[in-house]
Amino acid sequence: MARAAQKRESGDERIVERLATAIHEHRIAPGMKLNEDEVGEVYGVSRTVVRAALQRLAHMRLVDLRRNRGAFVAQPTVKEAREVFEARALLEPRTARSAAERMTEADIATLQTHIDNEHRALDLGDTGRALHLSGMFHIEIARIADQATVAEFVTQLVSRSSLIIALYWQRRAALCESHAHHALLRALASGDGPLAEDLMKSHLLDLLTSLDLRDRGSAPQSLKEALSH
Amino acid sequence: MARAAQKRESGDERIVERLATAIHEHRIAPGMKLNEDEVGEVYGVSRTVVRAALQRLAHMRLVDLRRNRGAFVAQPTVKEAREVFEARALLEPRTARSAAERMTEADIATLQTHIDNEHRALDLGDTGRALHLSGMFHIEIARIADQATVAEFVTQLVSRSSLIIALYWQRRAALCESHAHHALLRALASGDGPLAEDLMKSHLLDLLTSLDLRDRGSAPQSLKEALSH
DNA sequence: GTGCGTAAGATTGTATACGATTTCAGGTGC
DNA sequence: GCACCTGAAATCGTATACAATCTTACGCAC
Repeated sequence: MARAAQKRESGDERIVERLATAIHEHRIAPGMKLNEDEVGEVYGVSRTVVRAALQRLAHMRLVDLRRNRGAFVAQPTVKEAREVFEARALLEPRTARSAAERMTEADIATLQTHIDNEHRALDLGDTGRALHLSGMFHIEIARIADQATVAEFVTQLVSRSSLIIALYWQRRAALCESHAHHALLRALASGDGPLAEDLMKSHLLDLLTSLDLRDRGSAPQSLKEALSH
Repeated sequence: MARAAQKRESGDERIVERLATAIHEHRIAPGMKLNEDEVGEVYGVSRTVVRAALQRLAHMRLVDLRRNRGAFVAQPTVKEAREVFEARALLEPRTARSAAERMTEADIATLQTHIDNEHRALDLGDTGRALHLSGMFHIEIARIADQATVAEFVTQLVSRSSLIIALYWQRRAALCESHAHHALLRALASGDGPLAEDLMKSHLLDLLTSLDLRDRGSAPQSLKEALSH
C-alpha cells in the first residue's frame, strides 16, 4: 500500500526501480553499458537524476561505476558469487530462527502468498518474476525477524543473487526451490526455530550448488533498446 | 585551479571521507543539519558533488536524507543500535574463524600495528582516532578472511557503531577493548579459529553491554563551524 | 494577546551548460 | 601491412541556473 498511494516518489527512485527489475529479469545483460544520456532519454529525465540513480544501483552492486568510463551492468565473478552466498549463509539461517519465534498469522499469510505467486509465475513461464518473488520470500523473513539492518543486507544479497543466478545457472531446479520454501514456511509457522535455521542453511547450500561456478569468458554486449518500456 | 596533488580521488570521495571522519570523531553531532550550500562552501565545491557525497553517506547510514528537507547526521535509535550489533554478531565471529585459518605474517603485523596505534592514540587522549583504529581492526579481519562482501558490510556496521558508541557510551572501558583485541590477535596468529570465533563473539557482547541502551531524549544541535577543516 | 492565513525567503530537486577525459577513426611513417 | 601518433567525436565530471517545495515571519482578524 505504500507504493501505489505515494506518488511522492522522487524521480530517481522510479528509475532505480525500473533499472533494477530490468537487470533482475535479465532484460539488460551483465556487462552492458548504461549510457547516461540514453537512460535519461528513455525515462524522460536529465542526466542529473540518472547519475543519482546509477550511483544508488552501484551501491547495491547491480552496476559497476568506472571513473570517467561510465556505468556498466555488474558482472559478478565466480569469487563474488561465492562470497555473496557465504554472506547469506552467515546471515539468513540465524535470522530464520529468530523469525520463527516471532511469526504471526499475518506473517504466515504473507509468506504463503509469496509462495503462491511464485508458483503462479513459474506456471506462466515468467521466470524473471518468479525469481523476484523467491527473493522477496527471503527478504520477508528478515523483516519478520524484526532486524532492519540484517534485512537491508539480505535485500542487497538477494538482489545480487538474482544477477548471479542469471549468469551462472546450470538450468533446472526452480521447483525444488518452491519446495524448500514451503518446508521453510512450515517450520516457521510451527515456531520451530532450529529446524528453520537448518532448512535455510541447506536451502542456501542447494542454491549455491545449483550454480556452475567455474570460470568462463563473459559476453559484454552493448545495446540499449532492451530498456524500452 | 590549485587542486594539485592527488587527482585520483574524485571530488566527492574526498568529501565523503572528511565528513565521515568528522562524524566518527563526533566533531559534528548527530542530528545536525548538513546544508548543501554550507558544506559546498567549506570544501570549495558545488552542490552537485556535495549531493553525491551526501547520498553516499546516506547509503552508509551516517546521514539521514529527508525529502525536500535536507541531510542530517544520523541519530541511531536504541533499536537500531541493537540491530547493528546483532548483525555484527552474525557476521564477525565466523569471519574471525575464517581469518584465523588464513593469517599470514604480514596480516599479523598489520593488526599489531593497528593495536599499537590505537594504544598510542588512547595515551594521547585522542579517543576519536582510537575508535577509528579500533574499527579498522575489525574491518581488517574481514579483509584477511578474503570475504569482500562481508568486509563491506562490516565496514558499514563498524562505521555505524562509531556513531552509536558516541551516542550511547556509558563507562570508560576503552582499555578492555585493547585487551580484547590483543587476545584476539593472539588467537588469530596461532591459527586457532574456534578460539578466535569465541573471543570475537564475547568481544562484541562486551561492546554492546558497555552501552547504555535505554531510550532518552536527543539533543539535535545546529551549527556548521565544527566542519572547519 | 493569540491564532491563522499568506507571502517572502531559504533550501532542495532538476535541468542545462561547459570543461576534462576517454575513445576511436584516420592518416602517416616504417 | 602494421604500429603509432594525432585529432575529432563521444562521454563523463562539475558548475551554474531555474523550478518546486518547505520554512519562517509578518499582519490581520478576533
